[in-house]
Amino acid sequence: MKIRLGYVAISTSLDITSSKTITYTNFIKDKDYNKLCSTINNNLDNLIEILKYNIANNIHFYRLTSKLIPLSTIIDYDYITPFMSKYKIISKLIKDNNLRIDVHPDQFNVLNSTNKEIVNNTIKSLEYHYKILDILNIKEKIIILHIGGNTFGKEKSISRFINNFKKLPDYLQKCIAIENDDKIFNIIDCLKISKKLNIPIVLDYHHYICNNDGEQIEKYIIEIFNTWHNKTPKIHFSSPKSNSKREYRSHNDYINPNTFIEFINKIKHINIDFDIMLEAKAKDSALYKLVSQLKYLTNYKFIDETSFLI
DNA sequence: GGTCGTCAAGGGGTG
DNA sequence: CACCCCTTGACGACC
Repeated sequence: MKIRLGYVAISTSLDITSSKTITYTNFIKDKDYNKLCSTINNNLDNLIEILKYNIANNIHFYRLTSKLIPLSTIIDYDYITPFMSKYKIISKLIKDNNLRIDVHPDQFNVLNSTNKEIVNNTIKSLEYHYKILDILNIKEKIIILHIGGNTFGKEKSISRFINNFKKLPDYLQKCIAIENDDKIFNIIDCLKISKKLNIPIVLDYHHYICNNDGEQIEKYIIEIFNTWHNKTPKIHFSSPKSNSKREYRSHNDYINPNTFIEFINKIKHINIDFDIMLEAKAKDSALYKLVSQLKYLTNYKFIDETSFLI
């Protein structure tokens, strides 16, 4: 089975960012749309550079920053047509090099909130992420979402998620994958929701370690992967910042290779290709470090810099 | 040019 | 009800 590794948003090897922002309070002072435009141009140019770098290093799995377009969910403006030529360049890079691109709106997107306004903001944010995936002509559009808050208890919170999900436009429903979180909704909860909505589950292994009811992941992995049907499943992997109670849930700069190998051993009885997104502060450096450690510690057969067979 | 407080967001916990 | 913390990368005011 083939496993491919990826990283999130920022390359530490490049001194550029595709997440340049303008704060709302600052923008409304003089409503400088030229500044907004030049920030978007900067972010898109830098995204092009990052993708070229990924291609040169055989990194084919990558998560876009949610901050690519500043204020996209706060003010109403056209961030598509004025930048079409850049979107086309990015789209071609993705298509020609078979890059796998996804997005993961942050924890402030709460589809099951009891506050209507927050649900509406979440929908706006989902629409923004969809628009970007769409304009980049990405065929397999994946937006990874957490279940959200726990107000009035788990059962009611899951019901709210399901009800609000069903109200979403069809094109958004088709893109959403759910991820188990580190505090409230574990992999069993996600499977329950996935069965009702027929949507894929992204297993976050670190969250599973933080939040489980004693379920063994080796027994559920096939069920989780089956939620992806004919698509390639995704997994999130990270290591705790430290073993202290306060920092255990936080991400470490790097990936613990022994935990990684342990995880692979737990699930290698299945025979399905999948991708692993490394959520480490050191980004692509963490990826390279892990790969060099795996080459030393295991007999995984590396196909290129970021993918291997077991 | 470097440092440090601030910005955005929603939930959850404490007092 | 008021406050504070979590998280994140970058802004922006200041020296």
